[in-house]
Amino acid sequence: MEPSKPDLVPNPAVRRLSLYLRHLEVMQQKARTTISSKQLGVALGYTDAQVRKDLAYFGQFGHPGIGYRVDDLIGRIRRILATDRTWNVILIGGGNLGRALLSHPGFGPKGFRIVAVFDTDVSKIGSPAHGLVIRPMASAPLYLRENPVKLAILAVPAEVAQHVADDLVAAGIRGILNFAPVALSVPSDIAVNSVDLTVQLEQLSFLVNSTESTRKA
Amino acid sequence: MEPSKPDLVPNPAVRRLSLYLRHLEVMQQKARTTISSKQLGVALGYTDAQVRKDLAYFGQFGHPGIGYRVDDLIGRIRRILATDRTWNVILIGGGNLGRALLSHPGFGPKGFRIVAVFDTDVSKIGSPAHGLVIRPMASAPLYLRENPVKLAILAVPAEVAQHVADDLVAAGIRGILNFAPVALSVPSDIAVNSVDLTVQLEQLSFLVNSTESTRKA
DNA sequence: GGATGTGAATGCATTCACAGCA
DNA sequence: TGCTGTGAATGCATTCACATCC
Repeated sequence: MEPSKPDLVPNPAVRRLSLYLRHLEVMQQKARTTISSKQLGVALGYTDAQVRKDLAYFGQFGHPGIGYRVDDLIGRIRRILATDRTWNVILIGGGNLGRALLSHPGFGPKGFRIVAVFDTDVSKIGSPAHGLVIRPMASAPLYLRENPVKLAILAVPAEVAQHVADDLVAAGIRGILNFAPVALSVPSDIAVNSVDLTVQLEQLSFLVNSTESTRKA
Repeated sequence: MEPSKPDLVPNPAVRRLSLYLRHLEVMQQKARTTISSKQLGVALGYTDAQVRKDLAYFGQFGHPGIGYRVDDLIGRIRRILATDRTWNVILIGGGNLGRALLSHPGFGPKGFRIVAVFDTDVSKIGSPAHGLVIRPMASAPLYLRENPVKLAILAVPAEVAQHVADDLVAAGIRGILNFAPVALSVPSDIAVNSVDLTVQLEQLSFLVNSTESTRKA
């Protein structure tokens, strides 16, 4: 049995784990060997208690009086996030965004490898894209039967996103990173993470507008 | 004085407002005239009480027995999010991601217009990019003095992101959408929204891995 | 009947504060 | 002394439940 699968982990804690890992990797690059919860917190804008509690959900990784050993903590968090292995990922959508994601340099070092690209738009089929060739969406189920992949990135227009998601789930995909501006409906055991770029900008416009108004007061 | 600037709005509520708006715009397209908090909630995966409370933070927009008038609510939320006007945006970074964002069709209809592109990489300067020409980052302060713009999208490597952010803030930028995998440090009256693509995938790998393990049990 | 708006109650997440260890 | 790990306390966000209105 795997060690330490805690009963109840706050969802935000998992998100922060990724950020801790990101900063730890920078510290490792700089040959730092240990780091305290205080230092990690300051670097990312959290309290030291927050950092300790987040980590404590998964085990006892620290050393009183010393802090956390950087190498060790990196390994621990990677195991928790399950990125201590390589995840093959398929990309749906060979448009501008899709191709930008294909050539995104950050995925590889973090353990994610895009192994195939599909598109519903027949005019794109066969085009080369960063070392891969865009395949017809209809061929995805067969591909997934021969090459089991659990993660998919969805970079297609909103109108077809739900339909594509249904097909992916039926073909065995278990997690979807969705860039289409629509709320996908999927079975509860399928993970979905949505990134809507305009929503991000709207949040900023709200915040900037608020501070502007407050300023005059 | 502007009406209804509530004292305390939960941050998550503002995020959901964007999602409500997105769905309302689809409903408007379908010529729906009214919608209830229940229907809106079901479409997005929230409870009806959640929807009503979120909206009630900003005023009384609904009609008992009827629901919310779609056109009206769209206008209200746009005013709240301050997207009832056009926001000019500058883009920093003419790489793959930057150029994909430039050609992103969703921004315009939502009121965001990218008006200039800058890059620190001299080899990119002068290249055409979706109707614009990439300018040297050093020219950004002058540009911003002549064309006041409040929002910036940051699509540069992590190593230069903080430096660029500092320059942008000094030049008057008030909100930053950051795609670099690093926590930006900015004055408290500057809004920052960070999107780290690998963090998104890590969340999925965690979730998928969890459900896989649980399944066998 | 059908829906909103909202105080009260609940449930989560964060922070405090301190015992315990190096 | 310096720092972790953790129960207890606080603070926020969500949900309940109901008075109110069309």
